[in-house]
Amino acid sequence: MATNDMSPGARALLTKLDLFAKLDPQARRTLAGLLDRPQVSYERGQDLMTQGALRRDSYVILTGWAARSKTLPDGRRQILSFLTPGDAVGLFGAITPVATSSVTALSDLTAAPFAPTAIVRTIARSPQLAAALVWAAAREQEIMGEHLVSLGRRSARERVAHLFLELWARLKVRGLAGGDQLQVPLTQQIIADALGLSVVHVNRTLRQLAAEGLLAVKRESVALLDIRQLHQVTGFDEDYLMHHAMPQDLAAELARLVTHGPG
Amino acid sequence: MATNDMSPGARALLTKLDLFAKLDPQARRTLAGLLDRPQVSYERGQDLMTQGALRRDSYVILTGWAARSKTLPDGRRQILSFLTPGDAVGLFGAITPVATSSVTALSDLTAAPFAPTAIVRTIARSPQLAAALVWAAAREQEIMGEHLVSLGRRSARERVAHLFLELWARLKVRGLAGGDQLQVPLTQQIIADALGLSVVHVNRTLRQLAAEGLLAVKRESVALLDIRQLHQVTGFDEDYLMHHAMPQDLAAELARLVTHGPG
DNA sequence: CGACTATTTGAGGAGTGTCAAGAGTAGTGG
DNA sequence: CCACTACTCTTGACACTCCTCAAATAGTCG
Repeated sequence: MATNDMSPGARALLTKLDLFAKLDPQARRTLAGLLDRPQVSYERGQDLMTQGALRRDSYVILTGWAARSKTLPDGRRQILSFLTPGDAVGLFGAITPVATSSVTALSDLTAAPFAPTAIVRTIARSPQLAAALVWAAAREQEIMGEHLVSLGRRSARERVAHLFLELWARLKVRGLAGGDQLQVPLTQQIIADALGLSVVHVNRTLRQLAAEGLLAVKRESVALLDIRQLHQVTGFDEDYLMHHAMPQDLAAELARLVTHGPG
Repeated sequence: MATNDMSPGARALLTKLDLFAKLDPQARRTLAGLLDRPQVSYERGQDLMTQGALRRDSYVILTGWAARSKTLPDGRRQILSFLTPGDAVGLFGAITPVATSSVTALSDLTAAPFAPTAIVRTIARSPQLAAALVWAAAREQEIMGEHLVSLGRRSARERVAHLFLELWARLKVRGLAGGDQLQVPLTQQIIADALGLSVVHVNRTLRQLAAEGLLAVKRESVALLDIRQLHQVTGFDEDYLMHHAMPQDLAAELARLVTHGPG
């Protein structure tokens, strides 16, 4: 099955999973079967999923950004992760009946819906796709781990610099950012909620980094002016983003399964 | 296959996965085949896995505690998660050749080793086990998400109280803690590294909570003296620990797969 | 233009970190 | 059984990062 026969949702997910492995026809067929429903649109600020509410559909994001967040009873909010095109919303949604976090559109966005329980069928039908989904889960865990380091052990200055370097690296590898420029629909309040800081302090930190010539923040876009020094400020090392293909031994194991069947 | 025919590693993992679903014979056979190597021992302080080093075996922890952590170039350390019996070390280890975090024994411990690539074969052979592994991954993500909330938005006092309530809930559901007492091999330095605080401040916070009669900290053990008030301090809600079985619809989907095959 | 929303700046304070030193608490070896 | 060593834990004094409150400025969109 050629890429252009697939739905937009399948293509978006495929683009991401291709970072990890070139999916075989069986995997592509399974993927296409999963994502065969018409796409949906959300406006900025709307929830694709609400903390405490019953789960509905899962999605693959096609265009736009979203944030997964948890809110405490007194209103304090922590953003757990940013979701960009190709990322899944509620991939493991079938497992808990009630959502433990919210997913909110940060910009107008479009997404491809799918049934949460479909993930099991998907895993059973294509070992290669199963491995790719495990990879995607592992990658999310890596990113959350690096965020834990930021929140626990990095200064405000380091957190801000690290966030932009991460977003830049994530967008670049999927062709969504070029040069030192990136389009990000993030307000300072959103950055604050992601980094565990107050809006006021985020503002001061951004202005300080700008004054030092490290970056320039414009409305909904950021320019990284001195990437070398930004790396030094944070000790940024993009290994955790897992922008590389499957290791040899895993590929060999998979090939054996595909050839001889799972038995 | 009866439980007592299995290796200790398979039994430990099974005990954990049973929180989610009663595994069928096919799943149990697959699990037993995965964990058929002799167990290994580590002393307190030793690494089961070292950040920056090539990956070796993966493990299921049988007895004792471990911590997964990342260390910055200047020595600052952040603990990402605590691992207790039944938890897996490097479950997704086959996917990245180099370890992005360390796993260190917090007490003397024993573990059952397995080949990292075996996870793929496991997924292909038993859809039920695959679903259980996805559940385990989703649960880890939930716990990390709650830790992000702690580090980003909770005060020292709230973080400490929340940590002990979490550990207590996790141990109790596996029968490793009774009453209001829990055995934890945690020094104040380790608690500090987990909560993103300094040792000094952890000490002050613990003493304050003790002075208020909320908990009593003894050498390697903690007593939660006023659980109701501890819940109030933190707004603790254990839903995120996913101590419940598989939802109906997912169970139905799985049953269909097991009966009619993945085709 | 008017109503919002987002950004920016100032002043003062609370929460945590750092540095330093003393007191417990094992474990080790003579 | 007692010194000796190495961790831990505890406490005090002080500094600093970051937060809160408040208000002005700048964008954005109907």
